[in-house]
Amino acid sequence: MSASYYQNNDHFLIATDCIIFGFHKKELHLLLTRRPVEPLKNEWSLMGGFMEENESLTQAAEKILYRYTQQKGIYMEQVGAYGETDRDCGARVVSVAFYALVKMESFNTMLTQQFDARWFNINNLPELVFDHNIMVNDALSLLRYKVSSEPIIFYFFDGKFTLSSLQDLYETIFQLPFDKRNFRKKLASMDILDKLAIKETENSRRGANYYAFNPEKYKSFLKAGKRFSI
Amino acid sequence: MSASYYQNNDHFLIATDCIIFGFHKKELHLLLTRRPVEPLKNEWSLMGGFMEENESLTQAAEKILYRYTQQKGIYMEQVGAYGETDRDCGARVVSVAFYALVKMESFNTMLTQQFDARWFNINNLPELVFDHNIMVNDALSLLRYKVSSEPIIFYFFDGKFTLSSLQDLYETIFQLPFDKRNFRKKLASMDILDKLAIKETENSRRGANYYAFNPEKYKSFLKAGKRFSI
DNA sequence: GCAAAAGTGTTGTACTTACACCCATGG
DNA sequence: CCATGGGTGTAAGTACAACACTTTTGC
Repeated sequence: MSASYYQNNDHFLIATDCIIFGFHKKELHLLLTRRPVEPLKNEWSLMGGFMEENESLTQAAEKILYRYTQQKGIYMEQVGAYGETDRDCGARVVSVAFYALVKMESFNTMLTQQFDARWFNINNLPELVFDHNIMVNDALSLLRYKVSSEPIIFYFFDGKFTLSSLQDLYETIFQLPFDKRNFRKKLASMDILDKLAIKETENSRRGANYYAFNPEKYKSFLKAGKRFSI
Repeated sequence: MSASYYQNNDHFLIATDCIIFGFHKKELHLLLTRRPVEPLKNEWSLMGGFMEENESLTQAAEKILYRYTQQKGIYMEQVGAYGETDRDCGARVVSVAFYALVKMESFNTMLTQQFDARWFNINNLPELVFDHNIMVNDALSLLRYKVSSEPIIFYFFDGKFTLSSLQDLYETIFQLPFDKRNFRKKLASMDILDKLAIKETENSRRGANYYAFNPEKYKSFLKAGKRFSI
């Protein structure tokens, strides 16, 4: 009885596709790969793969992320499920999209070669297979909402950042200029960053102070009833 | 080659579960049903069902909605995909949750009997099967975001509403009191409602004016670069 | 005439925006 | 000494929050 209630129904392939964001040279980038199989072989595509019986959706996405980045503990969030009957012209596949924020500076360039992958400027994306362009747009909308209401922006950096680079990152995500003084005022008012004793000297003669996100300060900030907001 | 790329992978049951919200007597309600099959037979559950080969995720959800409400054109939005391996103790099932806003006043009460369904006050929900309580919480978070940034609140009403009932609805969704004058001022400032020539006289001797959402006015409002916000 | 919900403006406060100059340093 | 990006404060305007009384009418 119970078994037939379940098993008399159709079964489907389930894929996870990852929208991998990185920040480099004042621009937001997306990691894409050439699709290795027919149909649409060699077309640009998100990093994806099929879910297996013994793993959760999240684990399936983490598997993909690890395969293409060799990094663990990457920040990741579900975008949504895509289930049009004809979305994948090779078979009936339901795909669940996730976006991920990776530290592009510490990225292994060997991997991009190995997988025929490439970083694209978000403003200059090629046409992608299936509904992947839609997934990217949805991911970007969600990212915009999240980076302005939660302190996830710091996942783009490897522990330290300058205020100018942080501002550049927000500007490229929103495609809008921010006022430098107002931006710094807002960050200072939240008091969730540590000013480090070191400076970044690559981009200016004077040198820019490095900062780091302080999770303890952020906890106190939340306890005081405040909300992150940029 | 291509066929085996797809078909050598695991296949899964996919369900859609619907979080059906309604508004009645100043309270937000949720339509629940007693699960008709083992395991957990007779426990309270969201309205759900399996996706079939020839339908999209959205269509599968619309099918469920229609089955339990007999209404078409219901406002619906995806909440997300739930894919823990043990989330359904009867089988491996990935479920995609959708929330829906229905006009509870025009609801066919025969249907609730037929499906062993019942409306529950959102503040007094029973324990639900599987991860359905989590889905409800996620749906509520999303609903709160959406009703404050898009004019979807009006889907709770059958074309007309009083400003007091609209305020009551926002208050029950956010579980917060709103200031009556500020609330009305905000709505008036957007100029997206029509004041109807009729009054609601059930809840007061004086009678409260009915209003209706005007999509044309809303279009102009958007064109002027403004954004809905409550 | 009174109870019960509908309807209506003003003022202070907090937040957001706009804006321009000096600083430190490497070359 | 100069070119380059780093760093800083104030004033005006806007949006939000707080608040109390009059109106209508069925009973």
